[in-house]
Amino acid sequence: MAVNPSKHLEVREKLAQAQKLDPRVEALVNQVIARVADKWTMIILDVLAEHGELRFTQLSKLVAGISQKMLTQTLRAMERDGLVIRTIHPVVPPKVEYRLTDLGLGLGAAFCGVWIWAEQNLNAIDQARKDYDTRAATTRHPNCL
Amino acid sequence: MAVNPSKHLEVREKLAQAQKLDPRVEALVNQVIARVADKWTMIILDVLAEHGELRFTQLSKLVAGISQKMLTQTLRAMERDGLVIRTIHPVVPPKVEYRLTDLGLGLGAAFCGVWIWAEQNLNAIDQARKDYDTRAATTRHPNCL
DNA sequence: CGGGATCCTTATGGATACTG
DNA sequence: CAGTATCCATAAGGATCCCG
Repeated sequence: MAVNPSKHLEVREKLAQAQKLDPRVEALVNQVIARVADKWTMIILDVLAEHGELRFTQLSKLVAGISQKMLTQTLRAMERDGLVIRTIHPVVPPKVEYRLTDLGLGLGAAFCGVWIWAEQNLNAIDQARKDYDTRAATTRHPNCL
Repeated sequence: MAVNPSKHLEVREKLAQAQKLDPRVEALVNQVIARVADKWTMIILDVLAEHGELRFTQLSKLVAGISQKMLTQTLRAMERDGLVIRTIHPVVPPKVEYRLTDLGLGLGAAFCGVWIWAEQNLNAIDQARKDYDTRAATTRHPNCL
């Protein structure tokens, strides 16, 4: 857990590569990130990557706390961005299935590193929060020391 | 750009590995993702990864459209999560510097893939949106055909 | 079943003014 | 300089009802 200066440079280099120093590209990338960096978008992306193809109701169950409104809304946005394909089967009762496009699959793969990081650093974050809160509590009354 | 079925499986496998099928871990990861999947958090993360150590005003300029309120708020949250270190130099005028922790650096590296993806697929997303909007416009009046 | 439309509450976030 | 505090507008999002 020691600070490794070369690690900093390594990461900085990677990120510099990622945007190739072009400010216009950077702005566009920021925009895309902002669009895609949505709680529900990422969770839906993950669920679809896991299960392959799902119906609306299946999704609503697998995504846990999502409301039907947000599910519809997010799926529409993802479809518009070319991340998912919406297939309507003209039967009764209606059957609509969602699956990732190659684009969506690629994004899922790209996010893979973040998921792994999140899993591996859950405890570290939890501990950091506790430490922060403790520090905040003690420094709030300096005169008590 | 042809659909490669093995690609699907590959991604699914990676994502399955990432959460090891434990539902509790999955829920926690979702929570972390939701916390970290914030527009400003990711952009600040990126800027700090690029520049190493920055003062408040420098950050506010580099992050572009951010308000001072959101900058403070996001930096505090990131500090609490153990992603950044806030160093206060007891001088006048005040000087406060922010830099990423190892944890933050790790997250930056994990997000690297997403940045690259975003950059590489900007045009694809743009095109997908245009297509979607065109389709929506034409299918809105089926009787015109 | 898969949503669309509506209402209503809460959260987000910008602008401004003030402070150590 | 680096914030905090406050006000206020808008957007996000949940609950509910309804329809093909």
